[in-house]
Amino acid sequence: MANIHQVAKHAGVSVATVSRVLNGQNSVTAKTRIKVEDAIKQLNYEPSLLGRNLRNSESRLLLVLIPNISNPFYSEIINGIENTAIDLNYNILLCETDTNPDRENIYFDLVRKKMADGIISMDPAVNVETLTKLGKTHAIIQCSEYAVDSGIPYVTIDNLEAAYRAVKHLIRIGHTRIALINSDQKYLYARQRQLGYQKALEEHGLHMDEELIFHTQGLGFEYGQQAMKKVLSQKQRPTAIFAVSDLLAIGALKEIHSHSLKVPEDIAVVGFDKIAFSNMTHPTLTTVAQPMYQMGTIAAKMLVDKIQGKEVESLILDHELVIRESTLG
Amino acid sequence: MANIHQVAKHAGVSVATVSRVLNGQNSVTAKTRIKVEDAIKQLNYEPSLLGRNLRNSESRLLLVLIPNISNPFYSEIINGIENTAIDLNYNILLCETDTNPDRENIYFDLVRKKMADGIISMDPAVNVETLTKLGKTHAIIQCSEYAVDSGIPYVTIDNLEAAYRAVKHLIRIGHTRIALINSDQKYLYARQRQLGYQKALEEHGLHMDEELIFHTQGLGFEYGQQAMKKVLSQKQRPTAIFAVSDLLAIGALKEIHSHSLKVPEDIAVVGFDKIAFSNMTHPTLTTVAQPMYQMGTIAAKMLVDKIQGKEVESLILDHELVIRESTLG
DNA sequence: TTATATTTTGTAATCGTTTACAATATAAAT
DNA sequence: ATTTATATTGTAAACGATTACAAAATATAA
Repeated sequence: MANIHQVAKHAGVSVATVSRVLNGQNSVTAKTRIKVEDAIKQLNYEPSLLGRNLRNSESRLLLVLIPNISNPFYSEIINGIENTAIDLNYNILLCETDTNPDRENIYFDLVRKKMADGIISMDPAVNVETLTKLGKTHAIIQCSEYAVDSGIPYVTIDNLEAAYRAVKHLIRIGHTRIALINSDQKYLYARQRQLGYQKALEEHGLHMDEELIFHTQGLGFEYGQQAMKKVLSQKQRPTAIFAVSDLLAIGALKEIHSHSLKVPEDIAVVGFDKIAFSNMTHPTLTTVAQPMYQMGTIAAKMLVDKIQGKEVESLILDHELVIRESTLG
Repeated sequence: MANIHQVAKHAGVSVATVSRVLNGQNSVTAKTRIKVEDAIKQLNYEPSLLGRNLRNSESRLLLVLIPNISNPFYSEIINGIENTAIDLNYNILLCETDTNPDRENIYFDLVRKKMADGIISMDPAVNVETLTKLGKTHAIIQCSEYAVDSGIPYVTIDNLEAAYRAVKHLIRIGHTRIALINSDQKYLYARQRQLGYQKALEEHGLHMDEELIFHTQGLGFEYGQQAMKKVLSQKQRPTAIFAVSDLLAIGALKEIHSHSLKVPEDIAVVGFDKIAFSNMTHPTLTTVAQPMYQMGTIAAKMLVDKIQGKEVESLILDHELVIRESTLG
């Protein structure tokens, strides 16, 4: 493989001139530019990003931290991140933590060691202390889940309000006994959504029954099934379910079906996220739409701004309740 | 940020010695090692991968090329790739082509320009000519979809046999009028699966009705719905569907439901891939399980071998027909 | 103790760029 | 034609590591 020196020699110019041609600087005569371009073509030269990046002290890589790539919620955000990154001439390093602190540390090292210029963290289980410390010296953005006091800018939605509206919808169509399938309260979003649930109940003078609140170990389908099993074993069955993720809701749906109950006739179900699957189930799922793609584009934009030393402001995006078959009638 | 020279000065040794400590070489006295380690700690030094990678002429990055991250089929493969990559001290650059040739070229440039050490291509729409040419000078592995004559090693399953078994299963449980929902024949896997479909029919003396073969523009849910709409508009309705992806099958399922038909009583459905979601539908989906995670680990292993100059052999992995509710009874 | 073998350390080149700054070539002004 | 201003090119020093090879320090043998 040819390097810039060989190109320079072949074209009869200096490396500086080759570099200028490479970077499209205009202080090069048409004649020499052509000489250089010819040499590049003849030698099949490709400039090495390793050399360039070292010299420029940048990697042009954005580290994207997610708990699990199989969760479709993240897929759509990543979509947005990647498209924006490409436009800004960056690429993304995808990093799955699997909620494993060792993994997390490997990835943080990438930015400490200059192999990534910044981080978009979407892992709710991230070690906030480490993240906060790293945020003092490196560009970091939190996306979706965040830690308020970390001083790290974030982009997210108003989880409390979103949950509030979802539950209010259930109340409006006549439900009074509404179960909550929530994940672990150690996550901020879980606490916020639970507060929204409570606010809606209180506002309508409904008693909040602790027996109707279920906590899962995760956001996946199987946890939804498990939780729903418990729900259905209650003496006085609720008539509606609010689950904090679509996958939980879909698991609940499945469990309800297997008890030969009907949705929404016997039990209404509301999910959260509006992942693509939420429209593929039978019945289709009422859910809170998060602007995932947009969240991704904004997070990427914020991160690049941060990398370039600009000030960036945290942002709370709009959500929307999408009413579909699972709460109809 | 400190660099190796400052550490050396602070520790009163040469940069070579610092480097030796960094790389765990044993030719360093315990006393000096401690001096160096202290200096590293005091200066908060982190070795720059930019410098190291340039010197070593490697990036330790694997480029993973997929059409679309939102397809869960790829998520599980990526899982396998990433876990293996980490173990081998590599990281993955995730690249979505969106079946856009410009995108593809941006990504290929990353490897041409040394920012990635190799490629795992999973994009069926990849430009085979470009890939073949690039494969002559760079480490590339094809995963799942492949081009036989590219000379590029691949890991995949026997698509013909898998489709053959799926259709044979439908025949065994009594179906004679079986529709095929296939994607575009320009893809090798689509041709192979269609051959398997034909083989099963022929073997059982069933007439292959061209009217029962439907081609879609993609593998997603909505294409399954569309195709199923056409299927159901036929005068003589088929009693079973074989779709070449789970998402297509799930789209078909949805459309069947919306016509108030029952699966499997009125129409049986078989999908392909065994994505996680295939178990969440109602009814659960009979499907061909591809060993996606394993395919990922193997592809990653092959790629790293290739990067290290070893010979690698293409591999065809086992598949398995998973019979579930959508073909029961 | 001295000569020799072995281990530990240091010097300096190298990986492949970019870019101040200096030097040269060209254009404009007198 | 000479001076001055401007545009183009070249030289060499970074960026931050690794590693032959040389040199120095230590261990072993006589």
